[in-house]
Amino acid sequence: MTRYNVRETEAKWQALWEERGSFRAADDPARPKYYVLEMFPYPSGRIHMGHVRNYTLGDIVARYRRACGFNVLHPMGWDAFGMPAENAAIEHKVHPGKWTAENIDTMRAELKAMGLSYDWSREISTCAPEYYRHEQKMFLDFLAAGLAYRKESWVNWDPVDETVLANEQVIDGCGWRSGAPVERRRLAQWFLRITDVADELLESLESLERWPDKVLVMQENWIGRSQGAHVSFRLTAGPVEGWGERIDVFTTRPDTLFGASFLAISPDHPVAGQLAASSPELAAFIATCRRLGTSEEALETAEKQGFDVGLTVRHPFLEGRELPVYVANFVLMEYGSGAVFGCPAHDQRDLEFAHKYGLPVLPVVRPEDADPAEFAIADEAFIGDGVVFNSDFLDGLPVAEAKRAAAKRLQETGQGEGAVVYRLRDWGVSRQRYWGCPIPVIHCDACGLVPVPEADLPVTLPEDVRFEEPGNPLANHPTWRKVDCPTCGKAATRETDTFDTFFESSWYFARFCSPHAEEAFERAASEYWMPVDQYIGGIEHAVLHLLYSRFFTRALGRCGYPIVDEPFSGLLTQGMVCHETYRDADGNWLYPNEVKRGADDEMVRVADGAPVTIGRVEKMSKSRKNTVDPTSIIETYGADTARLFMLSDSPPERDLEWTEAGIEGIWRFINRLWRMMTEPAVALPAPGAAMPERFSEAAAAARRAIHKTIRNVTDDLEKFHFNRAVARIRELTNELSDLEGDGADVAWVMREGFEAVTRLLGPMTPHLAEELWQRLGHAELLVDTPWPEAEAALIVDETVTVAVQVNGKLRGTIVLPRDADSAEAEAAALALPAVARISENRPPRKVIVVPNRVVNVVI
RNA sequence: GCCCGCUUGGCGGAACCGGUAGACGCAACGGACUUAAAAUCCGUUUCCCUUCGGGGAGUGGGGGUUCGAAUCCCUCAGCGGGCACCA
Repeated sequence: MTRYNVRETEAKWQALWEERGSFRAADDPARPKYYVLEMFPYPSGRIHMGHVRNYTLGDIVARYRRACGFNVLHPMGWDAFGMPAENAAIEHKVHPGKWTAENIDTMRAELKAMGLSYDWSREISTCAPEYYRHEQKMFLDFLAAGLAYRKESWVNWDPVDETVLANEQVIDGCGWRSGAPVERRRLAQWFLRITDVADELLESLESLERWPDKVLVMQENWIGRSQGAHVSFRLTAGPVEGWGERIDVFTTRPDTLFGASFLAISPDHPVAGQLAASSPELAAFIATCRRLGTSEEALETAEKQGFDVGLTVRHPFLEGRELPVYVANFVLMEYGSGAVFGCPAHDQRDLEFAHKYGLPVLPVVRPEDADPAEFAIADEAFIGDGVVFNSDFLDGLPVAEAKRAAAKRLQETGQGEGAVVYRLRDWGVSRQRYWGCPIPVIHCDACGLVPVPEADLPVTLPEDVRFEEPGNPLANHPTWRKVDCPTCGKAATRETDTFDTFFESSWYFARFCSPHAEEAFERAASEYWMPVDQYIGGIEHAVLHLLYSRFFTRALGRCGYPIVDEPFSGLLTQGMVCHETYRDADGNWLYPNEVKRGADDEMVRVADGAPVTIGRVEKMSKSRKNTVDPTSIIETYGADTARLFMLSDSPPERDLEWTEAGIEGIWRFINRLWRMMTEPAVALPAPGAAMPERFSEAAAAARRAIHKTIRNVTDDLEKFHFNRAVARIRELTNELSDLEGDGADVAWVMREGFEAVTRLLGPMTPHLAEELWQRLGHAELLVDTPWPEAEAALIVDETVTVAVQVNGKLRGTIVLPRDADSAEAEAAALALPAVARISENRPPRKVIVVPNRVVNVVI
């Protein structure tokens, strides 16, 4: 018996595909295109199982579409800028560029060993000047279009990485990469005006029909649109120095304006700062608020506190009503206008604040059926829908109408207007790091901010940098900053901030369409290939990367770049790869290959047989040591085994548990296929041999199974039900191995079945399938063979098994001709002994017949 | 607190639009082959009862709609995710 030689076989076909350029994509407007893309990896060192899953999913889609006749673009590249390269530089004294390049070489080889159908001629790396020069140009265009700007602002400062983080990169008050608690600092930063397109980003979510609902909801929440009104309150004592005489607030409840009893401004509000200059008590209060931080538990436990600044403002509608102004620790400067009016009767937080500071509670909305004379607010604010009262011109209106009426009156009297406010904030793109794309701007004492002239692009990173000192190596560099001002020629300095690495990943997908073009995007290529038809990656990018990319395409479009608005028309978010965790008696984590099953089925340590406790199944991570190295799996079992396991065990969007037993199972299946097809029980006819005139009953049944499987697997692949597709192929395999007989008909059907299985497995286990295809006698490569088609006549059975129920309970089955009429079905059902026994021969009250499915006899 | 999602055998998971629950696999058990083991092959495997013909229960709990519910509705519980001093 010839054993399946995985290593040789996989290497052989990989070399041949490469030699023949099987996966090279050529722009060909005459053919329908399909662009499938997996989120490109950060070159951290070696590939991990998450990559294997991600790229297997992408590859099955790419190979399937290619077989279906699409002109498929399936590229790969490297998200090569980032912190780990700098950390490596600090720890191992290796230049980030060298470290990155070596990692890319390692990982490219690992990916190639997986047999992924990439067009490697389009490979890009974002740390190459040929790549990032385009984004420097984009930035200059954004600057000219007013989409990029610089301002001083409070930033999230990561004290470990010594850099600024975007809000999206702060998770539970800690840096997303370092995990260190984030501090607040005030710095001049570059921003992209993503809020400019907030409404468009929100509204267009509707058009993304092939995105998971979950992701759409997350983006919707993140953008966080609130409809309300701006209300302008005039200070009674006249203007505050350096500010003006009005304080603007945003509210979603203009209908409750008559219930207002105070104004609260943020500690960071300019008016608060101004007043603090002459009030040490206020300054102290503001300092206390700042110290509180933004971590979750700080917010939970923090008491709502206010400081009466001694000012009052006029109510916009009530002559003579004056409201006190507080600085309050719960008002955020970053949202709305940094100030709110308090309506204690209809907002729980305002109510608590009012109780604490003895402010009036004035109910102005009551439930429709409540008696106005008796309706009162005690400890709970009334936030429900109802009727407005005690409110002059709003009296009697329902809440929704009162909101509109109040906004209208505000506008008429010049005291405000209806407004929409977003939670989304502009994207801070400055990072104080070396290993990123330099921001192409020069600071000149005389001219201010001067964009680097296009002719001088790219601004490249200096090679000779030191990482010994903390902070930004670019700022610490002795000469790199020094440059003459392009405008006035005097000595000036370069901007030393680099871009957030999400900048690079916000347009790479479009660069793949024309990766070597002189301009960023070649118009014809972009118009042909974009958008990405199927994008595949982790759910962790549901907001960050996917939202930035959607913004970027729009911003680029405004600047005249040839690019579509929505970059990804289909999105698949795959689940994580998990594994059991193991610990020794001292609680130390152990790698899976450090443990084994011992005598009594207990897990023990390989080294010394010491007992091991099995922990929860968790996401593979280095910290828990529950990782399995893909390369060692591929060396042992081959890429096809790893790929098929990735597909077979769980639906792609769910988490997958990696198990040795599961891998073994797939390995057995692959060897079984090999034996079955290379040593068939009957001698197979030549490829393309004429179909026999007659088939035995068993052979005919097998043919139906073959064609049904083709149809079902095709259907499953279309819907990404890969685990089901694998199950169906296995089912057919079982059926073929049960097919007996040595007639010419059986032999012919056997070949038909083997070929079907081989072709259906092509996208999943490409090397095995290619080898089997050749051994089945085909000269043409399987990758060049079209997807099989099911014969329509064979996927419809002549007879069907119909369930027979009595009062909804299954009592037996009957076999009927397909589409038999109801009377025939009913008669056959009633003739069943079991039906007669249970009904005790009483006539049924009713008989429900669902054709080809069920007959329900109601007694 | 608000918003989403999930809950099916020992395990991963199937089950189309409300129509035979448990496909396919893993694990386990029994058997064949073998001096033995591995590999392979054949069987059994939701639970309970059984006179071996069958019978009963069953998709997180409770209730409802329906001839019929894993699937639809209400409600409770558990798990997971997102957002959150958001005005």
